[in-house]
Amino acid sequence: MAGVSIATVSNVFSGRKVVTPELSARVNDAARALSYQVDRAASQLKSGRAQVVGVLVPNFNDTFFTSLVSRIEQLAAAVAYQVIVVSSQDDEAVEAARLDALMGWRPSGIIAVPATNTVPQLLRREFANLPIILVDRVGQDDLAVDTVTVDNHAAGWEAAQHLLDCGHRSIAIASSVSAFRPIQDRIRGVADCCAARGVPAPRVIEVGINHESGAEILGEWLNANQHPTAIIAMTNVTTLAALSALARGSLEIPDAISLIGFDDYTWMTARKVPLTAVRQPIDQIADRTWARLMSRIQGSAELPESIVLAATLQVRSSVARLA
Amino acid sequence: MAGVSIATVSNVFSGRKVVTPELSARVNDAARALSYQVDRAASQLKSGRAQVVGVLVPNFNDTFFTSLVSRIEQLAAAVAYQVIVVSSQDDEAVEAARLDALMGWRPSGIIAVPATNTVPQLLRREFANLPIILVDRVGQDDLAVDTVTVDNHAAGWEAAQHLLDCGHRSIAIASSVSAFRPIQDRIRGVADCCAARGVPAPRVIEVGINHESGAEILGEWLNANQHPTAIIAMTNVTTLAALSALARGSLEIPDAISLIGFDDYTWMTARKVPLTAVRQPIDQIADRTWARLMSRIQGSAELPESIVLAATLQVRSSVARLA
DNA sequence: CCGCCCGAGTTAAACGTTTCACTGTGAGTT
DNA sequence: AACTCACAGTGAAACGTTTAACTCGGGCGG
Repeated sequence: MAGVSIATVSNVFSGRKVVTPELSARVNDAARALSYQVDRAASQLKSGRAQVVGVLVPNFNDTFFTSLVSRIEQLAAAVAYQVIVVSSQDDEAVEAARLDALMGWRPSGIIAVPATNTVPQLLRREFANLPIILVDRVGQDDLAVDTVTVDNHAAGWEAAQHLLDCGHRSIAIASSVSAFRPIQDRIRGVADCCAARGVPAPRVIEVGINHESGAEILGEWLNANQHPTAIIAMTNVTTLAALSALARGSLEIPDAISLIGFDDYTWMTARKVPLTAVRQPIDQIADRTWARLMSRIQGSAELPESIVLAATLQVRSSVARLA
Repeated sequence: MAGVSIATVSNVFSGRKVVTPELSARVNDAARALSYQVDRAASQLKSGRAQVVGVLVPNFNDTFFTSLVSRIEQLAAAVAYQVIVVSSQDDEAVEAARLDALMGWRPSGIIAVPATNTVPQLLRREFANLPIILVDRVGQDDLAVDTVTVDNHAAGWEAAQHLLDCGHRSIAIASSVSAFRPIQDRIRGVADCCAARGVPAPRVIEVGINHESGAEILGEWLNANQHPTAIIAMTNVTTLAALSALARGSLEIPDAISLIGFDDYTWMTARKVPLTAVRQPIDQIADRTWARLMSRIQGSAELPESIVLAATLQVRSSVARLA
């Protein structure tokens, strides 16, 4: 219809070779008239390049992950990449299956938040062939690949420090699953800070990854034990669980118990007592991850890097200043 | 390596023709040894079938949408479909661009939550060719396409009814953007219920789409006007805005003012006074949407259907019972 | 004026599947 | 015994791009 060869059409849309404005316009007009669109399947099959990155997250319930995905999707769209998001539902078997399906796309790269500390076998096998960036839940031994994490130890330390500065000496930690590396690090951060200041070690209560059951577990624990003067929650779901448990036990924040939340969302400020919380720099995590992935895709052969970003404490009103 | 033809390999993996267990096993063994995987691009190119459905949502910040996506992704994976999620970032231009990119995948179907009342042109053009289900933000009801929505009028009515039953006669509505069809319907529902019971019409305050500025607008309105005894929020952001405004004005819920929120998020129960709220049946929305899409993909030629699901009022403690 | 080069466009061969039409083989039927 | 049929497997032609190798002219230096 435009009176040109197939190759010219390809050149117009891919921009690989210069086409005179005249022809280019004719091709575009024809394309519009026929609502023609480059077929990704054919394009990908022939070129081997996919313009696709796979993103694996443990679930869509934690706002941390959805925010991450949201940002990555934006960054990708800006450079005409498509994102394929899969969720492992916090299950290693599902993770393997989804990852397998993901590989069928022949993605240019993968951004993965593993469901557990152990990197999926499927992914480990691809380390050499495929740009892969591990985010957040990264175990100790993953030095063969780029990682982006938050300095969880410092985050825990900072939260504890604030509490100690406010005179608290009896601290409890509401942990989700202490086996996860980031959680471990946060707990160690709190513990190390307490130790450095000669304060008794914090008690750790594991409440799981579900808000409802977490609230119950924590509530029971509060009933059965002497109350600490402050609680540090290790994730945003545990923050919610702590909030629920305290509300049900009619324990005022911060008068009865102080609370430091993890992650920083709008609902935390929409309360009579806005929450003091540890904010993870989600956008920055996404940005650094994306930048690293792109440079790998473009062939960078640098040694694997462990990017560690700083979390910051947002001081608001949920921590009491003790005499 | 398995000593069979390419066609047989295809048959083994697609299951379109029977292959003797003997050969099938040999093919599978070889595949494992070579870590062979069917190339989606080639498969799709040749067959024209994509085993992909596109999902368009306005954003990833609203749990309503992420929950929807999460559920759809699960349903899809169960039948070996892949989901490609794109976000319009509540912007019509972005929406058009993302939709365009989506079409390049030649998806088998599309599930879309439009960013505005107007169905994207790109989508409208495909109504005849491609199974499309519109969800939630659906404008006019004369569309030639399947829709899945919540009965927003009834949802508004039910919220109002609960307030009236509790003795409230002075109701304000915190609306986001009254131009959106679902918001309109909710407001009408409240107004119609009030009218039916001979109660003064509710006042509507538009607080916009942003939590912070919404809280300010609502706070100023509360300062300048005689307080209603109850507020119904029309979206989750307005719920948050109302919560912030009331907290800043030191207006206790429900003693000073009662509040009904919209959408049912976990944080709504994690408070001293858990929020009474209108819950949309997200899983059911996803299930019905998926079922409808699958039947369309399988060639159902029924007339377009408007599936309307019921929202339910979750009565908790944020509405005062007046004398 | 000749030869060369360069840029713009075209030709045609892949890419890795799916699928239609085909071959052979063995069982069932007359 | 001859025929038919079902069944399992194979051969080979697409699918719609990308891309290397090519053609064709016009401009330029010698």
